[in-house]
Amino acid sequence: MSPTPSKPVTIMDVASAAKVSKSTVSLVLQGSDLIRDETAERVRAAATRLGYVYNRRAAELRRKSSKTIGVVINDLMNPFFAEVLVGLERRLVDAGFVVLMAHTGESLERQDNVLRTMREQHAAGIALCPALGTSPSLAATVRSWGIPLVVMVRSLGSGQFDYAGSDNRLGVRLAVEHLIAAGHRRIGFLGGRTGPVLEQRLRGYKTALAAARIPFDASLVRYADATRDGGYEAARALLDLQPPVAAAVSYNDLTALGALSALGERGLRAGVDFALVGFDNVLDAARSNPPLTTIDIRPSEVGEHAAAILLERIEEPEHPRRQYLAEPKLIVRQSG
Amino acid sequence: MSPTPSKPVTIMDVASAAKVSKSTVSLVLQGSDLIRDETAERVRAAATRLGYVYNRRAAELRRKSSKTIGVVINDLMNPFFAEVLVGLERRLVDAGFVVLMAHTGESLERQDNVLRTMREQHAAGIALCPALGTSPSLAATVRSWGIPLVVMVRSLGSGQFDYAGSDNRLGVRLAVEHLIAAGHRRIGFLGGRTGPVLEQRLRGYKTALAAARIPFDASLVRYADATRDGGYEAARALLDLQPPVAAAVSYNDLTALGALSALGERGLRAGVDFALVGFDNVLDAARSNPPLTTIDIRPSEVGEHAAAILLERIEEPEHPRRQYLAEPKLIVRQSG
DNA sequence: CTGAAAGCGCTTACAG
DNA sequence: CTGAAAGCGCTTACAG
Repeated sequence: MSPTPSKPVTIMDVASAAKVSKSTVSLVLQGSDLIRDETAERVRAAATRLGYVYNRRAAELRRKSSKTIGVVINDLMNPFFAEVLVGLERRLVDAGFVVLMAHTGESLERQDNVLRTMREQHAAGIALCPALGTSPSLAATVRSWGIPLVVMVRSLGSGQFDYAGSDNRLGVRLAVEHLIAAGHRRIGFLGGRTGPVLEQRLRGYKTALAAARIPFDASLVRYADATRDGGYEAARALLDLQPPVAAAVSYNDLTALGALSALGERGLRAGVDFALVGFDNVLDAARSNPPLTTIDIRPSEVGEHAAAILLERIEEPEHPRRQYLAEPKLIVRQSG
Repeated sequence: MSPTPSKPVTIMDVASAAKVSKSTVSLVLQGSDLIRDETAERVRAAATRLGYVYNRRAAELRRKSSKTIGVVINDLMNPFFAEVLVGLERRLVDAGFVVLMAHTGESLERQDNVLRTMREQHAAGIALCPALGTSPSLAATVRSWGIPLVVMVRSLGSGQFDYAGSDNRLGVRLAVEHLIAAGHRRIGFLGGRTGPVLEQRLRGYKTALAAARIPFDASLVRYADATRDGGYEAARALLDLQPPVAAAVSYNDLTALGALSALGERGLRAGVDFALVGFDNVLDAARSNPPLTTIDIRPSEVGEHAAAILLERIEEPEHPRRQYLAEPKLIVRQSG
């Protein structure tokens, strides 16, 4: 209505327009059934006529509550995290919350800052994908603030806190077993440089090897950034090895996609000259060239479960620790 | 300190601990130089000792200001938008703002809801990537709320509002000219189904064709969702044409990536059997199989400029309309 | 330089 | 069923 809302209308304005007290307006706005229908209707009419807009922050200040959830993501450039975020956001919005989103880009300093800001903003809860190198004590710190917390993807320390992630060890084990079943014995591991996820996936790799009585060969593990470039470099390094290696599991789909690029560059076809399996099953994996065999952990479900766990924690602060561990499933496509 | 902060400490507590009035505490917290150093120090010491945490929302209510920016993204599954978001968020956070993020997934209903919520949350500004099918009047509606707005990527209507995007027409023209220069005359257009971006890119396609006196052939335009799957389907349809087509521009990198998958499936090598050029230059494009020739519009810079424009609008509400149009650059890689 | 007072826009007992 | 009053945690003139 008003092109320049110079004087924002408050419940006081609505009250006088509807000839009731502001308490009555407040009650109507909250859908209370304490107010006679006729009165409520008059109030609502006045509100829309005046172009009233509810000031949620004022209400929250008074009520000492908050419908804001802080979400901190470490790497949105990785489609895996984007998918997690989408699942998380959807669930949170559906539950009537609003998402305060922050991206750390793996910067611990940024992470500290955004966490502090979320605290000042009175977040009702925080969902955190910790940046690499995050101190395990961070979770305890956030909890000491009195803010419900769910850690996502990268577990922090000894697992005393709510967590949503995947069974990384089992996942990679499935991947390696698949390769072994196809007759491979020299199997590379591509990408990843540090962090709990890498440790878990590497453990799965070693476990599967050991179960097949294949000796662990450290030169087959090519550490690299968990990016496309990292996967590309790792794959090139692996391909330079003698005797040649013809199979690898990848730290994640992103590095696998980079590896696919390296394979193509050398004229090698994944799935015929080289067997490659990824991890995550991001959307990209189904339409890569060639489509990627991978371990499916349904990324968006990880986000949805994180949201559900956080919401439950907000409801019942004293409930024992909850955890969601996505069950990994092998998806066989063309690459390996 | 306190494991369960039962009674949140306020400036009143700090004030009495430091034996000053709460006004003084407030001033110190704001870094005012009206307060003697010694006093300020005493206040700060008391604040940290008591574990005081600033309640920004209370301050904003009183001050009638807000450091919150609403960001609505239509499709985070497209890495292009993820990159835009990262650039935008970085810039906003650096300027001391906090990001209220919402994902619409192209749902107009969700978009209406989140916009309304952001208004109730008193957002200081809104950055909007409109969902497909958004009414051009939406921008005017948001502005009528008195909230600064910047539209991103998909322009809305006649361009009366602040906008950050790219020169889509020129971009595709460059792509098509590149293909024509390589000797191609039958050039497909892959993916996209509707929306302003498609219109602009299609216009660039037709312009380039016309300039080279190549008649427009509607059967070479394969509409499809702007996803990997869409690109895959579009490419298959194009490849089924007779006489065969050996070149195409793609609606965006995402559809191009899907097309690469379709090509591979038929044993065709992009860059030798078929020339393909994408649009956006997302991170993926540099490490696809093969690396994608594309039109670079530096996605994260689009986000950064959107943030800058919005911040400027917040500073100077009456300033004439601002616009950022990324200048497209052809990046020649292996695919075409 | 610092304090007392009013007020941001709401909610919530408490009366009636 | 509805109104008057207090208060959420801050900031900001206004005195002194």
